[in-house]
Amino acid sequence: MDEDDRVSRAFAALADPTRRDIVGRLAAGDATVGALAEPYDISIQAVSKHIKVLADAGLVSQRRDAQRRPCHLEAEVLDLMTKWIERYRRQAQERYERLDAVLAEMHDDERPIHLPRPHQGAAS
Amino acid sequence: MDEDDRVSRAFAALADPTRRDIVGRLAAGDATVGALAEPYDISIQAVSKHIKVLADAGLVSQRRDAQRRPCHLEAEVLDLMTKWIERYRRQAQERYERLDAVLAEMHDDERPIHLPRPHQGAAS
DNA sequence: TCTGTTGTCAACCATGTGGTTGAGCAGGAT
DNA sequence: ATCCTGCTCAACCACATGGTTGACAACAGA
Repeated sequence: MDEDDRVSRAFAALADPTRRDIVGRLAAGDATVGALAEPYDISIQAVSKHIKVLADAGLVSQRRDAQRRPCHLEAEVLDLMTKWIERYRRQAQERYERLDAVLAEMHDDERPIHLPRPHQGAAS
Repeated sequence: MDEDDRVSRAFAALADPTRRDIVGRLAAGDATVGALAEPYDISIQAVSKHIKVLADAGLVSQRRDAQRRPCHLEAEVLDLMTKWIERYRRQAQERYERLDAVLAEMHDDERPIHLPRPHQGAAS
């Protein structure tokens, strides 16, 4: 499974509120499928499927303890996600600050807002 | 739209590789729908729909410039996402470190790995 | 006014997703 | 051996999603 796919699965996994809630509870400590299912009024099979999605995304691992399958939160993928997000957030932020500087520098020039913005050859 | 829903939409939006790529390119600067669509070999309508998803998630805004609809990356929601992730990642991390400390403290005691782990009353 | 450019809307299709119920497996407990 | 518990698998259903094509709205320029 390549990196991009892992990121996709991770974001898709956390797009569901029930799964986010499960992750939140697992952050406080490992728990069995049954214990995790208890607060929701959906079937235990549905919760099992949610956990499978989280596991396939690498966000959760399950060990074996007799009939029980305790779930454990794996934080690594969370790191992957923040790294992805922060990379672009920071880039946008920096660009914004640079723009601010440009605007400040030409504060007495009456150019309209349309800055050059050179983009790869298409359009216009 | 409530907060949880916004987070859901944001994660769902970034679960698609094409949309992540679009966000990545927008981080470098605003761009029109046509310019954004150019590298992909899907229809421009498909790209337009992707942008709509990003806009509904609050990740992108569009202004109007004649026929063109230049897209702009809105970084706030990215912040929301990292906050959500980091909260639980940190919590899991701390728990892990605490567990390490406990294990270190009882290094000459031969207790099995099954720590008490008090969880809300269900199961076992 | 007519034409070309840019983008959205609508309808449709295939596939994926979250839920259900029912069956069944693995492994204590009696 | 038998039963109960904890969980997963399989089949099914309704609906969402990503893609298509075709029509058309908005606007610049001839």
